[in-house]
Amino acid sequence: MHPDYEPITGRPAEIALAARRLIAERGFEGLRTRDIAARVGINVATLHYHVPSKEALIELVARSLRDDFVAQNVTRPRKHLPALDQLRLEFLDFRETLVETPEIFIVMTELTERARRDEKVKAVVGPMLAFAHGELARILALGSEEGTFRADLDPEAGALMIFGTMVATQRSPRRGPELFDRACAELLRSVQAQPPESGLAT
Amino acid sequence: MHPDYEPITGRPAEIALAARRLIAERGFEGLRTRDIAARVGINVATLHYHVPSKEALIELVARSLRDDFVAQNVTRPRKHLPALDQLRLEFLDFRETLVETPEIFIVMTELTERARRDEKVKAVVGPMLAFAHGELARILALGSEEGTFRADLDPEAGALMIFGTMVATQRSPRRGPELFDRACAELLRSVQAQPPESGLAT
DNA sequence: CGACCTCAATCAAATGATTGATGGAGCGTC
DNA sequence: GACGCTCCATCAATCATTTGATTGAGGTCG
Repeated sequence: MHPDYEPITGRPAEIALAARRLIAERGFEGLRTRDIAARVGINVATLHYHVPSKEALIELVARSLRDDFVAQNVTRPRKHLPALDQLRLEFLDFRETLVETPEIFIVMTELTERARRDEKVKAVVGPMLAFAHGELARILALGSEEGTFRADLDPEAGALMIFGTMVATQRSPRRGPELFDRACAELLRSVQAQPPESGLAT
Repeated sequence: MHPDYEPITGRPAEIALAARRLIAERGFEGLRTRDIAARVGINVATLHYHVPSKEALIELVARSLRDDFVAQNVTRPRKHLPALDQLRLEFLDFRETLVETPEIFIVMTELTERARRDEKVKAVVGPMLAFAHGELARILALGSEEGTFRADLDPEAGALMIFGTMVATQRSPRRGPELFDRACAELLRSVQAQPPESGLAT
């Protein structure tokens, strides 16, 4: 039914990895089949043996990225945790990927742009984004129920806000873990319900 | 000193406009000098007469975008308004550009990506982003001072949050004015200080 | 042998850029 | 006004490379 649901292995996986790095370095604009083959250490013809066309190659990259995405989202027995903790864990996940494999975000951004004009890519990228977005919305809705987060929080809009902020920290000229942490802290303050009366200031 | 500070006019302006539309449609990846020339209605050689190389062309596009950006940011006698009103006006500006010339955002995104690898583009795009970011931070800081916005608001992080959210509404699969408005409403709730005690709920 | 994988060589199309020539507007001189 | 001159803008034709893809000939391992 969905043959593309099996994880990518072997040569195709090597090709996808090399392609991802090249995309991160030069964007789709500068992506050349020859360069990919060279980086894998194989002949161009061999590359075409495994991946019929450049279009298919880009789809392969998208699926390879999805593999990573799925891998990170399987082992997470956290739905029973309080919303605040779940949100913090989301931030941690993001932060980890951010410092360990920043290439993933660059490629993801490029793919998201490309999805605008490429249906095949959209079919792979769209559900990923929708899932991430949905998870955030779910956490926010849960937090509102708990009373931890604001009661007037719009889960959908809030999810968009969180996601957008995470991406923006990436794109910012002064990006880096420090800025990311400040943004996360600000997000937490933004969604949390204020403590009834802590101490009266001013 | 800075010859590129004069606004673009004449043929170069026509070329930049055509290029922008093509970039919005196909991205840098699919940008061809021939196509641009054809859309302007001139010969490829004529295009190269006005713009020496493709690299210079992309820089031209960046400067053309900056012209628009500057044009929108000159006539704004609003620094005396309350922070909340200023922020609302920022949202309105964004919304207007969003519905009237959505192409601008697509091209801006592409350029921001490209700025990562192209110093010339970065030199044009960087200051624009910094300015927009700075304006938002200024408004947030003002609002905190006024007491309209939260006292614990981090202006830098908040600006990033607002900017990121605006961009995210663009990229979202269900993008559109309706989602944008919801996001803006959520942002306002996020930064505003809560009214001391409205009426006790629950 | 046959399935799977690899490569050197080559192709055809696409693509950024150049060349050499043409027409016209402005301008001073006769 | 006519002539010659220069600059600007334009174009048809062409070039040199790049680039995605193919071909046909192995090679390895069970």
